[in-house]
Amino acid sequence: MLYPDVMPRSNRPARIGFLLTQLGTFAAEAFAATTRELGITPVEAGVLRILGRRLGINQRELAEKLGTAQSRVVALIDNLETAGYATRSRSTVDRRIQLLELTDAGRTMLARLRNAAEAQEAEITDGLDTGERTLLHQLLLKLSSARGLDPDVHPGYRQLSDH
Amino acid sequence: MLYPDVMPRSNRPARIGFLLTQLGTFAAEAFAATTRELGITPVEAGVLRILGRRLGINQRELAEKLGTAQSRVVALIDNLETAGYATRSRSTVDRRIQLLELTDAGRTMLARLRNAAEAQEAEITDGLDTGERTLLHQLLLKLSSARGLDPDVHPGYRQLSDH
DNA sequence: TATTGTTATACTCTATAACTATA
DNA sequence: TATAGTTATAGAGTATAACAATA
Repeated sequence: MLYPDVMPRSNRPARIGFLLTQLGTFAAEAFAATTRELGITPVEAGVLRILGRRLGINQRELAEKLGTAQSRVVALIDNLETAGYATRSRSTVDRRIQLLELTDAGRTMLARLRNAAEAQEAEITDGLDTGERTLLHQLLLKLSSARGLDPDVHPGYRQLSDH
Repeated sequence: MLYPDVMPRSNRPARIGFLLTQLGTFAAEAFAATTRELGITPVEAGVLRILGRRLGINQRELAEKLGTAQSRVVALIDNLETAGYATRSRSTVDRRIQLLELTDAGRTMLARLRNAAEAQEAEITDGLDTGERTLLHQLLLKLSSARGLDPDVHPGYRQLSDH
């Protein structure tokens, strides 16, 4: 055991789980500030990313990927369509299906988001030197892959209170 | 620049910010599952932790520490009081102030939460060897302290955004 | 009858503002 | 007049269920 009973619990250093939650929230908030400046929400940014990677996805598939209800996807796509970033089009093969695509403006926004997120890396890892950053990156990648987490859609979308 | 334009953006490895958000969500979810089993929410667990460390804190101070409105603290303490984990008592010095304390049951719950969270460390860091865990722990501590994050305040299970 | 998408509705979480009781 | 706490209310976000169109 790392911290024997002799050491008061209140003085024990924060655990890895705690630190990951804390720093994850910090990173998420920083990203949210960025998307806010660009006029969209983090969730919408996530949808744009998925649309950019999976061409011709439909709303049911998107809902499944996000782990959310189809009714929520309706509202999400409504917003992105109104903003001019995405389009719906009925499949000619099966007219129940709405095929989703990015517009040119959507692709531009996606590129902006990626640039902003990349620029934010420095801010988030400020306080670490280059070697430490590389090391941290490798450890987090290892952990993420060991957990089987999907680099395409991350679990920030899942409803925590439902479990 | 780490990833030159030659490399397609879609193939670039996930950034540290993304990984922190992803793993932070995973850790928060695991913790939420634990608190659910114990019959409380992650936010309430966070309040118990603060009450356990700062004796005689009042509601305004707690609101400030949580970064939330005083009105929300009212509801939070209502629940913890009903559950028998915390008590309010008017200060005799200034009768506007409600002094908050843990009950014995509250301290017992706090101990249960700490044990459960400690047991969860292994689950969260599965895939890393002992040396890697120590290294990761140190890097995260350094980052958290560089960000000025409060080691007492767990961000709860707020919805984390996507990167 | 089953599936895709939509609408209607309700519930949870949270913040803002008005209010009370003390100072 | 200012402060600590409370209550009232509203808004955002999300889920469930009923419904429409299509298969």
